Amino acid sequence: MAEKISEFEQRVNKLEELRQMGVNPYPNDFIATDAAKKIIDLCAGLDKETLEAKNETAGLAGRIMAFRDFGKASFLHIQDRTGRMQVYVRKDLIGEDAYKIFRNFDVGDIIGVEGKVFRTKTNELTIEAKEIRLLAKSIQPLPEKWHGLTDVETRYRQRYLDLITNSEVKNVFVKRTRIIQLIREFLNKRDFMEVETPMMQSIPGGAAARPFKTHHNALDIDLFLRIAPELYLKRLVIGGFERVYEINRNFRNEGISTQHNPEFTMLEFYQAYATFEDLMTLTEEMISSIAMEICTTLQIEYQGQKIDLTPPWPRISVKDAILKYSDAEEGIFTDKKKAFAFAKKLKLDIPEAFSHGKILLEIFEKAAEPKFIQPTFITHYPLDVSPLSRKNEKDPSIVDRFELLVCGREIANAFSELNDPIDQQERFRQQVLERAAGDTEAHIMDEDFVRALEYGMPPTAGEGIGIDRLVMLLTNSASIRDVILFPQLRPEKA
RNA sequence: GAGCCGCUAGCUCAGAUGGUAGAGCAACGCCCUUUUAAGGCGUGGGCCCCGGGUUCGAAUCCCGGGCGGCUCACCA
Repeated sequence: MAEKISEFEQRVNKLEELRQMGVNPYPNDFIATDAAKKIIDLCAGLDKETLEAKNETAGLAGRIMAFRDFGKASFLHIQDRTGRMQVYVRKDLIGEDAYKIFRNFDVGDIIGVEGKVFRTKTNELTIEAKEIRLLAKSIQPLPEKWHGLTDVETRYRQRYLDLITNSEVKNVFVKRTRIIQLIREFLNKRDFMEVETPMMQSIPGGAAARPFKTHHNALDIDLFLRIAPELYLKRLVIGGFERVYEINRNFRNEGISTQHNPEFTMLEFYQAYATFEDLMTLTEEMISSIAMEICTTLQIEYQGQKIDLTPPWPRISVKDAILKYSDAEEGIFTDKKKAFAFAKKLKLDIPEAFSHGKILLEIFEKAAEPKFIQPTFITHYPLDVSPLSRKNEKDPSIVDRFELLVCGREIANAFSELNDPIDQQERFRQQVLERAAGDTEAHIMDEDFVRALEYGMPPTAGEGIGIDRLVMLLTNSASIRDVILFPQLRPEKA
């Protein structure tokens, strides 16, 4: 007999019935002695008869994912953090009263099971329940077993449902965690030290971006969520921590897209007495070794494109890349007017205030950047778009910097650090002028950082790697939201 | 911010040209002790995203709004 009430109400009623039968629907005294994978591994080589003879027992806890009821017996699948296991429940084995209680269990409930491990007719490893207990009643129905949860909005808003239902989603986040672990291992092995620097800064520096603003009441000052840890990490190099890194969140108050989330995870590391060229080699080693571990191959596929991560990766300067992928003439690199005219030809909308270097960068991004599908180091960026980078010894209009591009996207950004305090101060001044001219992303003067440099920073190279984008690449994820557990969305109710 | 697309039962989806809402799974009742998308018989379930408008009549057409996706612009 069906009632004119929702499934939610039906389950709440079951909760009451269970309580009336003397069952606590939310106990916390069950001890799971085993995990699904442990039992699967343990019994891997054992056939039906051998297993029967061993008389192996197991205790498992997990969520009911499937329920097949035969009246006086039932099959369930339960899922724990390690995998799935079938459970066979017989009325004559657990007893009349227990079976009556068991009939109130639903898909989605968390249960504990103890019993003998055996193989069914179809050879599936199964626990024959001697005891079965409710550990947490679920009063919300789970998505359907066959199609699962596909609605993208629900998947992001109720990520727990996505994780319960979609094992491939769970797998992406397992890989994400593993990738970060591997990065730590890689850097620790090379004598880098992990540190934490301020997320709340009074001068948001280290990148060209718009910050989030907040306020500290007791100090009565405005603070900004950091857009990068760079200037603090370099202060630490000055302090004598010659190899430091930080893996943590940056916040940028900008648009949201498949490649941008307002908060995102960044690795930044600094190595004294190294150059940007050393970091290219290090980057090849780090990313290829991680890819090998995560993907078990260096020939990976990203969104239908075949990518070969086998090092070494080609290196090409911004200038050579522009010359190679457009019909630009040499003149644009020395004559701002020519650069401006060429940018117009590429249908780029360049404001008058743009510096020569900025125009060249725009040209590069439009004409050349999308061409670099295979991993490539783009080197020697224009000086005025790199206010924290060291000038090239031979050509002072460019800096010793590289970006790593894969699939036309920036994965890493690195440079030999500017450690001349006078030069740094001048670069900041230039940024301040650009800000005054309307560039809201230009740097703010950081006097304390300049003072720190005045004490002397060893020659150093530093690099930033966008972890989310690296994870996207290595898990073949199309959107950054697929590699961030809780991506930023508008509130459901405005 | 602009353009395109989507929003119908708990989930996955149908609902030409306007006629008052359907399926599968899930749920509920009965049968069933080796099933695995178990099976059989039966039953209930809907603010059709929200608000206006047109019409005798709107899930459907028009206008406005919300949320999401994709593309573009900005960025990492």
